Amino acid sequence: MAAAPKSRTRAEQRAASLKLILDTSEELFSQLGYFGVTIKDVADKMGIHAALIHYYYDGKKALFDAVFERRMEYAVATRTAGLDAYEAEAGSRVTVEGALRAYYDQAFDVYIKGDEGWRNFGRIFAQVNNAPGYGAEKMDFYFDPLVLRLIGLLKKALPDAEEEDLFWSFQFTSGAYTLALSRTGRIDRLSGGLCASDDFEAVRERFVTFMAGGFDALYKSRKNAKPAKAKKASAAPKRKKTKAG
Amino acid sequence: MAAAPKSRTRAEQRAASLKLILDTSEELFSQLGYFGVTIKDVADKMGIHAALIHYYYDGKKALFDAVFERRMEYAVATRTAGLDAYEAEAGSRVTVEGALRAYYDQAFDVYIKGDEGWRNFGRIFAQVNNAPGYGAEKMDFYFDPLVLRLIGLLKKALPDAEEEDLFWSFQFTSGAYTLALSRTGRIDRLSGGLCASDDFEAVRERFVTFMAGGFDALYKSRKNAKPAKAKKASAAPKRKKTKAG
DNA sequence: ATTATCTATAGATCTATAGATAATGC
DNA sequence: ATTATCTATAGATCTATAGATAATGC
Repeated sequence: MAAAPKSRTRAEQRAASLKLILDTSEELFSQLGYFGVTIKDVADKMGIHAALIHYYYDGKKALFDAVFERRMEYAVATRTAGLDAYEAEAGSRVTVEGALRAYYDQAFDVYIKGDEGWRNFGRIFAQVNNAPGYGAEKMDFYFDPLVLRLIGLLKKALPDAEEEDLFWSFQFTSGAYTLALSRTGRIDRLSGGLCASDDFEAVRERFVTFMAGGFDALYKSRKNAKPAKAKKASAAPKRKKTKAG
Repeated sequence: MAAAPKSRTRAEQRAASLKLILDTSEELFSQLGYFGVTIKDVADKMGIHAALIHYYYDGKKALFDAVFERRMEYAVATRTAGLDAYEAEAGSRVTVEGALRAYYDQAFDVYIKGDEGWRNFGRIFAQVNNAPGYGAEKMDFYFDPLVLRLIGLLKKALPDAEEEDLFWSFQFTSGAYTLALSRTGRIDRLSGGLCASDDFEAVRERFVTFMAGGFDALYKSRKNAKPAKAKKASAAPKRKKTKAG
């Protein structure tokens, strides 16, 4: 990759270098995380000199952000489109499963049909979503509006649900999604090869069914605990106080 | 902390230093991960010289392993006890919710009642469980036997369930658990302060209900899809081929 | 003339070890 | 005498920049 092949226009050359830098760092970051990768690792893997990466990106943080943001716009657009379509189609007849499907089935498509780069990005996404502090702002910035839209739909599907329950249920769903994107290989070993963590089709086939069942079960358990009467701030779970972190 | 306070026996002094080293690195690792922390960071935070850490631990990897393993024995014992008790109590009348409760309610207790160190450990556990490659062996070694026992119970509760579905359902559950341990603060911001990711009581109050609902829903969707007849390797999800990682 | 890439290097860390010093223990 | 802790330091990286070289573009 060192020697510039054939004759390319500068714009092409630049674009190719940028893409290769992003692809390579995406792969390395996905395996070892932000702190586990040095700019030199990326340059060495590409066969170029580290100084070139500094020429294009202003330091490691900027490189990581560029890797992350390259795919974010599309990821957000995908979910937005899913929600738009579902809202138009369902009108006021929203269901938990329908809303979750609108949000997540689109999401898995990218990892099924996309290239290896997307799957690498999935691991980075999982790192960021799972890390306290680091990168959290990005997650908030890009996804909060979408998630709040999804929660809005879920409220329509379960109008008398406790709001806390919806948020916690979403967090459970998000955690399951995150581990799926990590593809740690654990399920492969645990199941003796019956399941493969790279098998996103298997995940998509089951994910929303499982989560919708979870939302419903939590919802129903509340209704049963509280005889009719609907809403009421009852039984507020005692908040724990912790020395931050 | 530098100057040795009062007179302490050597054994005490050694134990105190070891504990402080482990506690301090646990806290730092929990925030920044393995690669985000240097031995010098730990030493500086403790107010000792980095050489002392090398005196006790043979390098950073050994330190990290020590941090991780310090709490593992107890974590495993806790779950083992939960499963033992449930098996004795339920006999052949095993339910999904019962089995999950035996496994997870114990697990959350430690994070509710334990000290800040346990909650820091939880974040490290989440990192390891969520990372492809790194530390995976440890997870397999310590937890696979327990998880397989849990899966065995779930098979009793749902005797004609597809095995893949049980493994995937467990993975979803494990992912939700992992994100809960990370306490990223995202749910706090998303919910406008209604929920707090430090609030493990709120998690425990909802977790098993949600997951049991998920297991059941996936199980039922299969039964409905296949009229009677029970098991059958039908509809094997096409395995995806990926260039490894 | 401008842009892409490389060479060389300064300055900052980091890990790990050897060896000195200061305590405790018998 | 033994153990805990510190000082000093070698050797290896890493980040980031200045400045040289080699291409493309008008």
